[in-house]
Amino acid sequence: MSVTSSREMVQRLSNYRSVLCKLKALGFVKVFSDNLGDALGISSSQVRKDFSLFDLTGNKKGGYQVDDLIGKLNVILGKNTIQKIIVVGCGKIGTAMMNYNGFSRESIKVAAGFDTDPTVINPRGLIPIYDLSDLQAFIKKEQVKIAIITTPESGATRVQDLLLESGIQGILNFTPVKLKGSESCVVHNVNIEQEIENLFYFVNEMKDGSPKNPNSE
Amino acid sequence: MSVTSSREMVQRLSNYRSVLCKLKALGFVKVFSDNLGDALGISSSQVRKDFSLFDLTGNKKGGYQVDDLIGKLNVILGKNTIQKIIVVGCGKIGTAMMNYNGFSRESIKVAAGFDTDPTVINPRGLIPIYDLSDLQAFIKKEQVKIAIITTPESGATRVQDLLLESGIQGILNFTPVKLKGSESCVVHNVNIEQEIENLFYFVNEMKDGSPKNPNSE
DNA sequence: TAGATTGTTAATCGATTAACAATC
DNA sequence: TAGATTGTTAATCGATTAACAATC
Repeated sequence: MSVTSSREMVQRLSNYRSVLCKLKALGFVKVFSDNLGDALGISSSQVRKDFSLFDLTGNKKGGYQVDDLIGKLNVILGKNTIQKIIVVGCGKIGTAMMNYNGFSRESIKVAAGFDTDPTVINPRGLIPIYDLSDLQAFIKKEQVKIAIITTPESGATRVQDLLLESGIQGILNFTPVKLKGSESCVVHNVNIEQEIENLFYFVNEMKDGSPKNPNSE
Repeated sequence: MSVTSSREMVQRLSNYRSVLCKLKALGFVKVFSDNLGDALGISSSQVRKDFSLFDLTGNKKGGYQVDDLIGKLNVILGKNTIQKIIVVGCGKIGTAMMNYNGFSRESIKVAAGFDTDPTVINPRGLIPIYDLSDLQAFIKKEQVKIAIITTPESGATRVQDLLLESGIQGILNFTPVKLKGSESCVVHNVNIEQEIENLFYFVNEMKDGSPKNPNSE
């Protein structure tokens, strides 16, 4: 166990799980590496390789048991317990995150929001919103591991400092500031402007008559 | 010109530009590949390699001219013209996108929003919101190239079909449905649940006593 | 049994890094 | 000139794919 795994690999594990759940809903009991590869647009070799790295075994000739795979992937991805997260910065994007429906389905629960603006603070809401000064105490008391940062750009690094001090281990950062990860904390930066910029690059490149890299995700 | 470029590469070009603008603001006139590498946490070899692929030349011994680099990167990344985009799905996340301040700075302009809910439609707003039935006519008339999809999950594929028919060439998809790109349209999927799931995996892995892959972004 | 599929090893591919000649 | 930095080529690294023996 405990494999050195890249981000792409974990992404694929998530995708396998997602497809398998759909197949299960359709009544599938077993599945072949070929099926999964087709569904995700990757090679069957990759599927088998990934599985073997995580000791997800099948039967020669018989393929893989859907239920069994989902169960094991749930353990690997930690989907069996509810994962608490907090949202720091309750502006438009932050509020959207707090009310995001998709989370519950994936056993993710937003435990609280934090902001500095007194007019948005509301400790009695369905999801309470506290003052930023309560952030560190909350994290420690509730043992929160993961935070989403949706503050204005100017607040990003200060908030990261606060989070690191309180022992947060994972950050999803939506501000345009590129935050750096460390030994004790993984950071994923989602830079929306840059995503758009990136798309425009490929679109313009296509126009030049060189249809390159039409890759997804 | 016209280099085969991966997504990571374009991401780096964006990052170079961003750092260079900051350096310029600090009064830098020239910069070495070493400086840029340090700033972005990559090797100086990589910086020089990237630059040489895009004919961004410097002077042996003298480094690179900041102004010159920014100018050339602006051309490569298409930052000299305002880039029109539209937002399909004006719920919480969609509205946040429409009002996102970061866009103007990057010369990105949201030309319109689209939705099916009559109560949110407002063709006279600062950024007009039209009925989804007006989508295709608008795209053709305004020659929009790029769209953000922020509909509920159930609407994602239908909207993609509409967009492709109208000739959209780039899509930034925030729904949990994984949309596939094609020859004529590049798709970037941002799956928020999956980002969180991914973070939890690494956090749990750390706990296991194997501090792997603490990489950013 | 014959056919099909896994699990794993070897080959390939692409991207990053190291090294160094050119040269300012 | 001596020292430093680019630009490019070669070496390395990691991830993906192909191939195939094992076997159900």
